[in-house]
Amino acid sequence: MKVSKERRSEHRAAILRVASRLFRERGPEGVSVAEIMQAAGLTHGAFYGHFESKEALLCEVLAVMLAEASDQLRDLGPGGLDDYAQGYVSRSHLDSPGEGCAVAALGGDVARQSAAVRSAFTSGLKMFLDAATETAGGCEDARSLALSRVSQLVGALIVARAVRSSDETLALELLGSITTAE
Amino acid sequence: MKVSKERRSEHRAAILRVASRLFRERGPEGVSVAEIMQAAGLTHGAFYGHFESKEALLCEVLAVMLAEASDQLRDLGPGGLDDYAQGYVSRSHLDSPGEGCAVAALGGDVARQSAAVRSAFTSGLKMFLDAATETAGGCEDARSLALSRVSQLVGALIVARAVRSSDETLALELLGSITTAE
DNA sequence: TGTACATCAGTGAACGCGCGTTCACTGATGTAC
DNA sequence: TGTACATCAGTGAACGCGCGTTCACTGATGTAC
Repeated sequence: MKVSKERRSEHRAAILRVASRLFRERGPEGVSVAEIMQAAGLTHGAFYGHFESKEALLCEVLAVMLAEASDQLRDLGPGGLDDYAQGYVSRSHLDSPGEGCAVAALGGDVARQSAAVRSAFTSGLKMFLDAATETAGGCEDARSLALSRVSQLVGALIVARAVRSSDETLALELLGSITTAE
Repeated sequence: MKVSKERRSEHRAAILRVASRLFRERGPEGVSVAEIMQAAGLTHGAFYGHFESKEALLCEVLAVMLAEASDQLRDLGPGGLDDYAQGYVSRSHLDSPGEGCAVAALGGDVARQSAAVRSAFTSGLKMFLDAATETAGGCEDARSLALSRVSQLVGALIVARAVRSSDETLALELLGSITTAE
């Protein structure tokens, strides 16, 4: 049955919201269109009225997540990258990939996705790295420092999440080594 | 038709070898049992004579790859972690995930795999991190330094591979920022 | 050593299943008068 | 403003497909005599 324009846009926003969480929690191949739609309170058939394909949804989700992360980082102001790093290696970030950094949650999958998805990720990441550079502190090689810092954060979180359920101590040690070093 | 014991063990080794490459290239869900067996020169039905399940194969592949990487790192001797890092951020490692580090290629997938797979990965990673600590150099906080260094390498390679086809310059910049910093 | 036969590695058809996507249909929305 | 009707968002059955896994069968291996 038809639905008001307002409801329709609420539905679209709900799909994006739940997809954003589910993709990060389970990976692009670990979630089905039907699951996303069910979590959004709709049936699977309605999906293609909102998005051209599952792949198109992933592109949009990546773009939104990375834009939001860039804005959040920029809002922290000069030197904010250190604050960001502190939250990044926190216990809650380790435990909640569905609400955390898209790069850590989906970065390993992106290389295997279609060109459209890789392109969307790359555009978003550029924005994020620019924001990281701006908030890295005033030194001349801020860009290089920001890039290596982001690499470190992403790597530590990915590896910590991989070992977390088998060896929580090691997971926390990996995250702890970031703030300790440098 | 039956095959000599020698051939049988050659077949098993071939399955492990091609699975090791294909899993790293395409991820655990991106390769089918039939593809692995075809690449090994067999038909899919023979798979279950060698391994209990696809999951069991992944466990064994992870254990083998991480043990080999640990040995290679240890063979570099004291201070070898720096040599290892140099090869790690190389152009050829960026371009050949199928022959490269298992942590970078599969680390992002491990958290979503079964408990058995996560356990196999964790055991292997512990060995690798011990080897990294031994070769990190003589300072007192060698362990912490080794962990943060490995995180940095893994993160940089994962992100560089994600953006590589859309922005090769950025991929190389990410890898370059590792050797530059610190 | 030579032969008869039990073993068992590999084959390929078949299984149930879940996936992404399509589409005829339903009925509320919102527009034209 | 009230009514008749065209529009179109959502529904759910259906599609083709590829997946992991099973299994009856084949025929070479390797053992017992």
